[in-house]
Amino acid sequence: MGPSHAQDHIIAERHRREKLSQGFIQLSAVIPGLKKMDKASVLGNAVKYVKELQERVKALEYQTAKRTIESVALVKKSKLSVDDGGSSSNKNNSDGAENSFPEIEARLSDKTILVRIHCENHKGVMVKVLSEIEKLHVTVTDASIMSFAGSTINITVMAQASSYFYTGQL
Amino acid sequence: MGPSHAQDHIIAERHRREKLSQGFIQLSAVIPGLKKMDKASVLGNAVKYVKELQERVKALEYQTAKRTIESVALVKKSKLSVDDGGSSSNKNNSDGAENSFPEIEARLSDKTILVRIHCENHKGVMVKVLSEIEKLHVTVTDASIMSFAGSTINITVMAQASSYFYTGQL
DNA sequence: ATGGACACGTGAAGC
DNA sequence: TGCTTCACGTGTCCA
Repeated sequence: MGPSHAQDHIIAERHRREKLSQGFIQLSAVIPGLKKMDKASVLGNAVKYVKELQERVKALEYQTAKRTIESVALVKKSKLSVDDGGSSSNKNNSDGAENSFPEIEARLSDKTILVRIHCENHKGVMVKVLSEIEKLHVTVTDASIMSFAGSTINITVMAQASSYFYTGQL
Repeated sequence: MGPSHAQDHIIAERHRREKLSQGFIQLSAVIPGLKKMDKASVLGNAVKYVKELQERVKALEYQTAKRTIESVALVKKSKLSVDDGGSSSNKNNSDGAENSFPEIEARLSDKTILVRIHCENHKGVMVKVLSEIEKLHVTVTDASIMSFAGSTINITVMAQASSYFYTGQL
């Protein structure tokens, strides 16, 4: 048994070490904010960073999915709006903001509905709004109303949707 | 020099090896679809997987940002109210890894300010918002915060402006 | 036998 | 000064 084999073993092990040393370098290169260049620290921070990325991806995917539904809700908003367009007539209204109300915005995520209404402060608007919302067979979980500039109010309503909201069937 | 130091050295090195061996195990645990459990393969696949996640996050962030802009555009398009002085405040964060824009809407009537913010639900956002508003030397008269879809919150703040808000002079 | 992968003990270098 | 981290050579196991 010549010593050639032993030397080959040494060289092979040297190659292996060099290879995974470069692996550590490449790994530490893709991890941002790396203070310690320790091998153990690199591995630990790599695990932490991968978990963060996975969580972030999951959150972003969830968000994008919900955003799509929200967009649909936003489009549906024009159907709920009393008036749209009409930019030809009221251009020179210095008194302002009389005919543009009510301004309604709806967001939908899963079964949670967020409705924001900015309109004139008339008597019974809150009751009217809540009764309209009740017709949708949703459960109002939170609602706030703020008087703004005396003549207008800002209503924010949070509600939980039932299956009727989607199917229209009781 | 007793042999205790030499033995301690051996033990220490043993601990170190065990530590980073567990590091390899933990790392390989968070990497899906791992065929080879080689140390070198773990490192290589970790690098590849991290790059994939980073690319995916970047794409998703771009998508969400685009969706957000589209949503805001939709809202602005359907909005007929008097819009004056759209202010967008973007603070410079040291981390620089911030994403997805908050949706900020401000209304001003005489000395009454109505601010509505729809953003991600991070810890301390309410405090941040209120501190930022306080810097404007306004008096917050009413504020409501609603958690929506778990990941986002809807903040509505009503405040009274002081002369500093207009003149910048105390 | 042959090559690849691993853990071990050991000497050296950096705070 | 010790404590830590690293690379090295070596023995061993497995396909």
